[in-house]
Amino acid sequence: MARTPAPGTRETILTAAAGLFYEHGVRAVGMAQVVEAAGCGKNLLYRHFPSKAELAAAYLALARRERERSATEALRWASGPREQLIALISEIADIVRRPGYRGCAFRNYLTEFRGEDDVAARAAKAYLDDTRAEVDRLVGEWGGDGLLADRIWLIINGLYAGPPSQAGVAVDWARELIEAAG
Amino acid sequence: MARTPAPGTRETILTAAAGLFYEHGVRAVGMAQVVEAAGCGKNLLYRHFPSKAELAAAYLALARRERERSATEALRWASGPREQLIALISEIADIVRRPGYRGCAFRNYLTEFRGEDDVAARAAKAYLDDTRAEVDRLVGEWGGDGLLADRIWLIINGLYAGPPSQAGVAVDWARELIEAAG
DNA sequence: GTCTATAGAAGGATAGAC
DNA sequence: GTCTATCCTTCTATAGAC
Repeated sequence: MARTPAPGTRETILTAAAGLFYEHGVRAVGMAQVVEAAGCGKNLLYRHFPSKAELAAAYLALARRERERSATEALRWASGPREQLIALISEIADIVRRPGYRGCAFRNYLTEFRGEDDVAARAAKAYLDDTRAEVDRLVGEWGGDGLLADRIWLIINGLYAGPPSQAGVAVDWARELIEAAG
Repeated sequence: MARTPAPGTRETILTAAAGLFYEHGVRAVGMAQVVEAAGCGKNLLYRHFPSKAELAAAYLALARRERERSATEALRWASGPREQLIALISEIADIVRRPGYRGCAFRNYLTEFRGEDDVAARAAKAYLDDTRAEVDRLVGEWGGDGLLADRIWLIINGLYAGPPSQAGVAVDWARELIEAAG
């Protein structure tokens, strides 16, 4: 019998790549570094991910799964749409304050590969569009208008871009806005 | 006789490099592309800019000069600090709405070279720190508190990151905040 | 022995630097 | 233009599990 393939190899490689891509940027990290960090051979890497572009796309897909898991968890104890919106924003603030925070993975990718339209870039844009749509939906569910949704989205964008020390300001402001509009 | 050096060569090269760096990113653009766009020889490029890192630093220095010229011009007809703050923000909004807008050059560089600490990265950080300090100064000049300055900075960060369609929302909101605090 | 894994060299393109 | 280094990718050689 042949040697049985190690289970979870794809996840190991993807986790290693995701860590490097997020920390240093996709362009800054070479495939050799990914191989070294994953502790596997180049053959295995290219077996699971035929190209760096597909590895980058898988990285963003993983980042999206993690974000959705984290957001779902945060919205678990929020009763109504207003509480959910506040919970979503303070969950983002928690991420921004986390040590090792390097910005939003999707916005970072679109900055690194601006103007390109590969699979990963479309995935990044789709995530941002979907998140924006979810903000619109939550605001609309309790009768908030488009202006409020725009302002919330502005705060979210500023929250991702700004220094962690400003995360509290963003959360408090969003809560104030949302409660005042009720 | 030796050929007399063409005047303005450095500016020509830097302008070409700046356009490419801003549009596609510093990492995405090779020195060969810069040479081709500038229409000069490679040795001339390296005579004026000994390395790509120094060319990138010069690009950010040029971007800063342009921003300061543009901001000074915008603040020309603003009478007090509150009007100046509003003028500053709507000047940023004008840039965001301009076709070919690709984000803030300094924030983009820090995203592309995150974690690095070369001359260009320090210049980018210095620009952001100085701009933030100017916001603090303008807010403080008419008795605004730190919270208002934080919120203005949040709006500015969101303005740079967000879609151009939201620029008007940011300006109107900032104006509302500033006038209400008076 | 057979299959899969890793390690490393090779190929081809492109990068920065002179 | 050239030189060297590095990047992504492929391929070869070898070791290890079945």
